[in-house]
Amino acid sequence: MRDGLDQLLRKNGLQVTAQRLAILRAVAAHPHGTADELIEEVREVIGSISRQAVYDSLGVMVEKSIIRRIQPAGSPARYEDRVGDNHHHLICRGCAIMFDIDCAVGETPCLIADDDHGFEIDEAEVIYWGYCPECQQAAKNGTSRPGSPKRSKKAGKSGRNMKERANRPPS
Amino acid sequence: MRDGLDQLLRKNGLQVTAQRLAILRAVAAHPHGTADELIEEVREVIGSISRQAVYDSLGVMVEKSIIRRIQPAGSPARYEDRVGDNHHHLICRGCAIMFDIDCAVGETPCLIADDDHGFEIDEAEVIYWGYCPECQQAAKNGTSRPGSPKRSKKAGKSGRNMKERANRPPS
DNA sequence: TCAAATACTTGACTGAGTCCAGAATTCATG
DNA sequence: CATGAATTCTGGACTCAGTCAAGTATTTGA
Repeated sequence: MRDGLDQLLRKNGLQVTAQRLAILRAVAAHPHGTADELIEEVREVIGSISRQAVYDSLGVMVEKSIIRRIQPAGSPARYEDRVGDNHHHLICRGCAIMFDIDCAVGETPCLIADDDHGFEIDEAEVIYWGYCPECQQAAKNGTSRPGSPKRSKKAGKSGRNMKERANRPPS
Repeated sequence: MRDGLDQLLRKNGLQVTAQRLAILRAVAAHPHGTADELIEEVREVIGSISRQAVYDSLGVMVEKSIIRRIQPAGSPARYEDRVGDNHHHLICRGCAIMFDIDCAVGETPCLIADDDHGFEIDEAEVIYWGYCPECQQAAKNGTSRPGSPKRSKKAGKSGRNMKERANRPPS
């Protein structure tokens, strides 16, 4: 369990606390987890922690770019520890499962906009929306596979209906 | 005031009501408006409308692709009537002002992801984040210009702090 | 004109996230 | 190893965007 996480925190001018280490580990172990999922995860390890502490820690860590926050439409914020490589995300409209994908175009080309309106652009956030193979299948034969949002006639494009189990451990 | 909005609704199988027309006009007149802003706008015109009606109408219109919903991180959903041209958005981290920008790469190339995990991708959502000229200026001389989020030491990357006046009518 | 289908209203409710003030830790010093 | 200032954590109330549900009103097609 001796990882360099404490260094990482210290290096960024943050105090090292059991809570923060646990949060950091939870993020690593649980990519694309929501704050609530992380709270649970941390509680299993640490015993107990307040919601506020988790939000605070996640907040400062995002600010220091130790972790990254993703906030897809219709879903609570998610956190991941893959930072600095400008990768993007692929999300299923059906079951909200989420994958990392590398930038389609190359290195960090995404930062070039046609007309930047004088902005100093520091990030291009790209989210691909679609249906995962399983949800495509399910749609074909009318099966609504478990964990897929109810109440959506056709697409479920919107709303608060993407929260069930959006995080099976990836691939 | 005779615009083709009623046709537009009818064509999409939606009933034509005063509320919907007003909402549609509000969206057109107020691009990138939040639901709350639109409610206000509509009330000024129509007299009164329920929140629910606005959410409902916006919902079906999004479903029919009459309008488009954008949900940038840390901001409530915004709506615009520019649909079908796959344009993207440029948002200031400082004051949350938002511009349309055309796709940097071409036609709808954004839909091609490197490894699509078998997904059937139907949309690529691209948001450029940065600082607008005014906020850059303000940062330089320590001025926090009106309408910029408080309580953010450096970036204000997160949180519910992007809500003040995110919508001066664009250019 | 009339009934079925669709839309609107009111009001309570949820879930994610924030604010606040006091208590507890951490860590740089002496 | 004390110690105290700075930082972090706790618990609880609160806010905001959005949803649910049930009853009423409007639209529309026959």
